Amino acid sequence: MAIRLTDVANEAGVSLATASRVLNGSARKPAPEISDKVRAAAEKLGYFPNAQAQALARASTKLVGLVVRDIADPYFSTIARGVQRGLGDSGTQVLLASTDSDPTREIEAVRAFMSQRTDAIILSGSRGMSEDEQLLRLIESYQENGGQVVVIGQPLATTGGIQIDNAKTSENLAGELIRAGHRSFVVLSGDRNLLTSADRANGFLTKLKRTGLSAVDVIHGAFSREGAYMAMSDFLASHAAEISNQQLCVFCVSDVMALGALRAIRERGLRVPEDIAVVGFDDIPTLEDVIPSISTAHLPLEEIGRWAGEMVLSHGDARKMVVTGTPVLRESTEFFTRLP
Amino acid sequence: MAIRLTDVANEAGVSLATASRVLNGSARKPAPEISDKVRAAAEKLGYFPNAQAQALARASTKLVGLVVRDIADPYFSTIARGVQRGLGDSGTQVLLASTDSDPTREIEAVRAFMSQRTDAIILSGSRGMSEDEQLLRLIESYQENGGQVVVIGQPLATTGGIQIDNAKTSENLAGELIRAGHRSFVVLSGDRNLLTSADRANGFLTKLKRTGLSAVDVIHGAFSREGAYMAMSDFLASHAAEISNQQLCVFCVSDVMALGALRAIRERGLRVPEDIAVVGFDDIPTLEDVIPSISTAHLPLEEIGRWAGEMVLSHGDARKMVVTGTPVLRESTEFFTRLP
DNA sequence: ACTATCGTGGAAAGCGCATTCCCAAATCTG
DNA sequence: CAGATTTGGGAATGCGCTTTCCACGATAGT
Repeated sequence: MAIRLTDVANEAGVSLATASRVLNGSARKPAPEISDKVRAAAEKLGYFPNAQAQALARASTKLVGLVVRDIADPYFSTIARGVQRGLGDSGTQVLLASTDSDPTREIEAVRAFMSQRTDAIILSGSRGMSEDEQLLRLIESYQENGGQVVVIGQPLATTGGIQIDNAKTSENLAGELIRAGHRSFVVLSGDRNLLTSADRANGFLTKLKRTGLSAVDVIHGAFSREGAYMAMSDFLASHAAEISNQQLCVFCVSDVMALGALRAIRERGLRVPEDIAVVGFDDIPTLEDVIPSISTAHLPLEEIGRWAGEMVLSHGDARKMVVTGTPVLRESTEFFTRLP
Repeated sequence: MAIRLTDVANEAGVSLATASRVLNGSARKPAPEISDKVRAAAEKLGYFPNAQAQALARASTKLVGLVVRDIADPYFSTIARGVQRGLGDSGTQVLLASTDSDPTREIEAVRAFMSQRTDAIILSGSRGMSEDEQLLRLIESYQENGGQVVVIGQPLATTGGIQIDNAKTSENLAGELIRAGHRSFVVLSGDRNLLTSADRANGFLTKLKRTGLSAVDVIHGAFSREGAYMAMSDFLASHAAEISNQQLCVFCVSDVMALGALRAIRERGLRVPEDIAVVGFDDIPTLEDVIPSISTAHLPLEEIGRWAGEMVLSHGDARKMVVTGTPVLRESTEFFTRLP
């Protein structure tokens, strides 16, 4: 059906081997005269190398798998863009998989990527991991077969990646908030078994404790806008007293959750930050358009993705790097003293 | 290196053919007893079919290419999520390419997908197209070789896809705004050669003309948040008079642009909608978190993506469908009469 | 009872390409 | 100028798998 290299070789009157050498970066360069003939034939026939066949003959696919929790989430889509940028014009293609936070689907995605023999897998939206024996084994066997694994978040023992120091970042963030005057905190955390979520919440609490404070409450919701909205609504409904007494500061373990919480707060007729302050985590681009501007811990999301992409290209040195977020206090946490 | 089907066959004491028949959906089902033996061997060895080899031997890759302008743009990332949902658990993998609005990169992406022998290509962020001879030819040759093309936006003559009736949607939107009381409009359009942008702007203007109105001004900026921000800033600086005389209504050809415009307006110290009203187009999820709520034309973005995915699966009937957006007036276009 | 049919597993032929190996011609060396 | 060496094209092999095509034994038909 499609034009094969053989066809091109015939058309050019050379052998298959020569055609291959001309059209694909081989070490051996045929004579210019012959090369031109081959290239002309390829052009004329509209030849496209069959990537599958090439992958089979060589032993590399120029494919990298990217698994995220939800590609429509700005956090992940920004990282995804970074990955693409990092891969640049290396000719490497990105295979995308969304897991919807479902561990099963995550495993399926990795299996699929292993089947595709991707040169690397970038794991971005992973959960606890350390617990997930099955995934761990899968990854090990992938690595044994020469696959590279880059984890964004909490790199595994055996993998390289970009570690985000969630705990420390949260501590710093808490520190800044305290310095700004806040004393009454509520932590809005995500799923308990999501390591990212837990680390952020714990880091925050650690700092509070170390300063002699403690959280008014720690509440849990799904690690999503909706989850936060519901959790926050519940909280507001049952804690009217605390809220009218003091300016509470709600730390949400992600910006997306902060936005959900914000909505709940507004629906309740409360003002941010006058009645209740809100902080997020990640600094997703979406925040640019939200009023009041949301305080958060800035993570260089796109860069992180780019680094991951570059790591994949520099095949081999599976370095680890650590990123610590930067607290950014904006309008949503302006401190107001309550009159007694 | 990796376990091959041959290894599994040996381990199970059967032939390669039998192993293949057991492990991959063949028409012929070997005896249960033998099947179990093979499956056990595969499990024991940790066998993964080599997708490249399979693709070569069969003539299908179970791969679909998705090309978008920018995966970090909520418009595209929402569609991308839809596509994944539409593909469901069909085992089809998505190959992602971002073009950054560069026609060259778009062509490269399509070439890459052709090389990968993707079963289908979903073109989402395309531009004029009709003009781009090169892309057009590429696509035709892809189709001749059995590739399926689904275009989101403005389907080509030869392709199926989901057409978004931008013009009509804009007309309806303009109608609603007029009904709400607005009379002074400014159209903030994107790149002139972007069909989507032009259609939306023209549809809007058509409706105005048909109602006996005309736009105060039509301005152009890059089809992005930044582009709109700059264009709007310029406009505000040079049209102070018009603005203080009446409540202008700025129609932006996309929500993303509307957000950029909104920022420019706010930086100028103007209020929305009291001083100036703003309308977008698309109804991206981001709008949920913006205050004031932004009026727009709602497009079922995720559904559109899902339909595209489903079209790919139902290989063959390259249907076309037409989607017309629904005007949604929210706070950003509340009408205020100016005292004389 | 003997042939026609079916069901099953195995051998072998590709799928499209990269690459090793071989050989002829060209270039170099002294 | 003869022999040693390099250069460059072509034939052939194999990557891992699917899929005819065969051969063989079992079953059915008359």
